[in-house]
Amino acid sequence: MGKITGKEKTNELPEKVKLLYGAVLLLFEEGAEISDITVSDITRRAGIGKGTAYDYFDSKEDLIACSIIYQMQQIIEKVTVRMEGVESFRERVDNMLDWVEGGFQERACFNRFMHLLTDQSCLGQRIRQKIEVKSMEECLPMVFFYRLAQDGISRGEIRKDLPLDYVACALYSRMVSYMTFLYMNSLRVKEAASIRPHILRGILDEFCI
Amino acid sequence: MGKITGKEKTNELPEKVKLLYGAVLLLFEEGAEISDITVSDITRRAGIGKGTAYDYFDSKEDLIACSIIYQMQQIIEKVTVRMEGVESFRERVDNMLDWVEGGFQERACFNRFMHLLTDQSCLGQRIRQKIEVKSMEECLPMVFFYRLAQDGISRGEIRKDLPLDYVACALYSRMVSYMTFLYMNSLRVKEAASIRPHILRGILDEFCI
Amino acid sequence: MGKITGKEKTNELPEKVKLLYGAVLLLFEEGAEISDITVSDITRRAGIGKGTAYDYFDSKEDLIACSIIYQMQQIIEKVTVRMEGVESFRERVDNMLDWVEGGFQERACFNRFMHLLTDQSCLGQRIRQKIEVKSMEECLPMVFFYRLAQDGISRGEIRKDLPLDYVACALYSRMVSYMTFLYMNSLRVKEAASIRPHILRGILDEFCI
Amino acid sequence: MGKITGKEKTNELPEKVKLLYGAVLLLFEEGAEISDITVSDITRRAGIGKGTAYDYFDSKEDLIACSIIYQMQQIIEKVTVRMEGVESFRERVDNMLDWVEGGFQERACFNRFMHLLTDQSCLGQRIRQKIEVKSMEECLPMVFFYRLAQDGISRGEIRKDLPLDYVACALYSRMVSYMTFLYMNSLRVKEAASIRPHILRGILDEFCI
DNA sequence: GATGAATGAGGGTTCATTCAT
DNA sequence: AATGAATGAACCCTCATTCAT
Repeated sequence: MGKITGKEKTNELPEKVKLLYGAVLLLFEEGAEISDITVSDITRRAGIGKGTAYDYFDSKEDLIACSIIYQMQQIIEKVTVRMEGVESFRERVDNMLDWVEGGFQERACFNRFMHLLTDQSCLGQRIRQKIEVKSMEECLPMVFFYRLAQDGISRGEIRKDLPLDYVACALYSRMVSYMTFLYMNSLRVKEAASIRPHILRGILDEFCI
Repeated sequence: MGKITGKEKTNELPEKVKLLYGAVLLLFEEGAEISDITVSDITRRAGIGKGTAYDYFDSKEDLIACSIIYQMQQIIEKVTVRMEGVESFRERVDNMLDWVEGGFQERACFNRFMHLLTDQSCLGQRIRQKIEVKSMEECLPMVFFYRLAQDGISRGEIRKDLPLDYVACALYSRMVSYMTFLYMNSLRVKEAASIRPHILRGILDEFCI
Repeated sequence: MGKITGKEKTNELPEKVKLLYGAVLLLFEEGAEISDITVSDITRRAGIGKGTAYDYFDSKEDLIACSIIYQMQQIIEKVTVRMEGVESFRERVDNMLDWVEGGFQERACFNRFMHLLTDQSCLGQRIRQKIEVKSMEECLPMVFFYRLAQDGISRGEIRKDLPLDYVACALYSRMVSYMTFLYMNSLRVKEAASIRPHILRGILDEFCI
Repeated sequence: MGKITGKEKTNELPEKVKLLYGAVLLLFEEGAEISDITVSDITRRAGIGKGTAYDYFDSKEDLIACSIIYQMQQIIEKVTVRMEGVESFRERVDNMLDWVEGGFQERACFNRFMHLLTDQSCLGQRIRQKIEVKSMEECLPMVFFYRLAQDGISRGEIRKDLPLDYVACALYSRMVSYMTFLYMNSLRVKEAASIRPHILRGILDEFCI
């Protein structure tokens, strides 16, 4: 049987694979650290046999990598849809910050994904490889920010003298840092949420006409 | 013999502990992922017996946590000294970006530290605990950015209507995002370095008078 | 898969567990000391993988504890059946002394069990706990002696003015001391077997009408 | 330097060796299991360096073996002296039972010694060897019971038709079983102390004229 | 296809013993 | 003589992966 590659559409996913993906997500929610998750953990949550996981994936790394990529695609898609109902750049940024504050579960998955993109783990390499090789940029948050920036520019809301790359990166870094502050407060920031207005204002001041 | 707490000054560190710290740093440089590093790896690099590591540390986690905290303290101290020779806020930010571009080894350590501050691993918890309990904020990069912001404000270079917390956080997030782009290029930013002038300009535009 | 508790009947024991129990008994026969037995020793003798032992037991202590309890249950059961074919109290005691002299292997297990009931080891605690908690008195030799005493009293062979507790304890202590003399001769008793008639006579004189 | 053999008289023992012996006894009192005691435990309690223990003993086993033998000699000597002030056999037995009930610390050491005489451990072998080879029967409890029996016979208090060996063994086994019941009550004997009068009566009935 | 019992390599940790000071 | 830092063999236990059913 052909193995899962991570490129499957939701409706192409076998039932068991969906169960596995759900189990991984559940473990993330519960605060499990990726390197501590075992195959038994996953299959037990999924309610299926351990061997079955190996019918669909070559290794634990593959299973988790595909699971994370799938989740990220879902997240990006969801946020994109959400944005489509919003008109102005300003409101979109505001909406994005709402999302960051709201989705604990998605933040947990997002945070792990961000780490994997810059770590040296076997799993991180696998994920970067999959993204690279299989043109699955859809799972990359940057794609979303490029769209956000592009839209803002074409609608005339964003200054045209800034390179698209920089605007996208800057939006992305603002979001990531806000998310990080929300994620943990050991960084000595008294109240993470109190800096939100400044983040919003900073973005508008720098990029908007 | 008392165990190492992580609060020791460099000249108070036993010879073997220095060797262990050096070995951990070496492994980071070589790209080893933290959760994959074994005690045997470390002591082999350090050229000492495996049991010796346990004479100084209670566990592998303790050893790596202390090692990282030590490295971060060294990095912060080094960058702080480096800043002292520089006058204006603008030049300091520039200088900091130089540092980010220059030090591969330090970036490797810094990146791992950043992940640990927001992950769910046993080691991450240990590190946050150590920082919390033993008032070792000196190892936290945020401390550096608070100083940078404070200095800029008291020298009249930074707008006084922005809260200190926000300025420090914003400087920090700019630095981290630049570092992230340098660290890996899977985010689809063609040339990370090309966005540097924009990062600098963005900082100056937002915060300077 | 549920772990073994030690309460299983013989025919409920999985094949691998029987192999493990057999291996422990074999090691006892070979004179291995309990605290020196390793999990590798046991699984090697059992001819199964090391990890398999942990599929059935939570720890080495659990494995050995269950194994010993099982052996003791078997021994008590065997001796009990043996007694059932014997009529008088006198012949039963004689028969018991025969058994003590005969079974080297069972004596080895019995001796270890007796030590565990009064030592301070982790394994000893585990065994006492298991016996206490799970109403598995069946493995306790005292149970056998209570029955022996009770039967003797109800058949009118034993004096009725002695408390049951004392009779059972006294029978037990006679048996243990004979066993101890047989087990080792460092106590400076020239020929352990030569005292057997006196032990039998002492018992009959004290308890029988 | 010549190593300690275990035959030294108290006044011949080097100061450090006395400290080591005291530390081992202390650990017994605290309920430590012999196989769990480490050399570090002992030397830490003794307040001396770890290497020093190896100046006096060849191995950990030697150290503990000598320590136990020494303690047992002290105990036997002490009980013997105690008996000398008592006239009749009956009172001596009573006195012995008092001693059994009273000395928790000595009972702890005695119990361990009894186990070692019949176990298969490296330490047990060492102890039996030392006793065998170096004619140090003085540490054996049986010696005491031989004396007790002998005295009783020569004073005309004990029946002369019983072999000395049996009387000594019987006295010994009565004492050990009482001690065992006191040591732990998991054997399902409601109140160990309640059987004391029966033990005393049993002894007097069987052996006394 | 699906399962989960079985495996065994590999990791963290302990501790008896040594030896330079 | 006395020390205790250093060592590394050996142990318990985990878990990714396989394969017979």
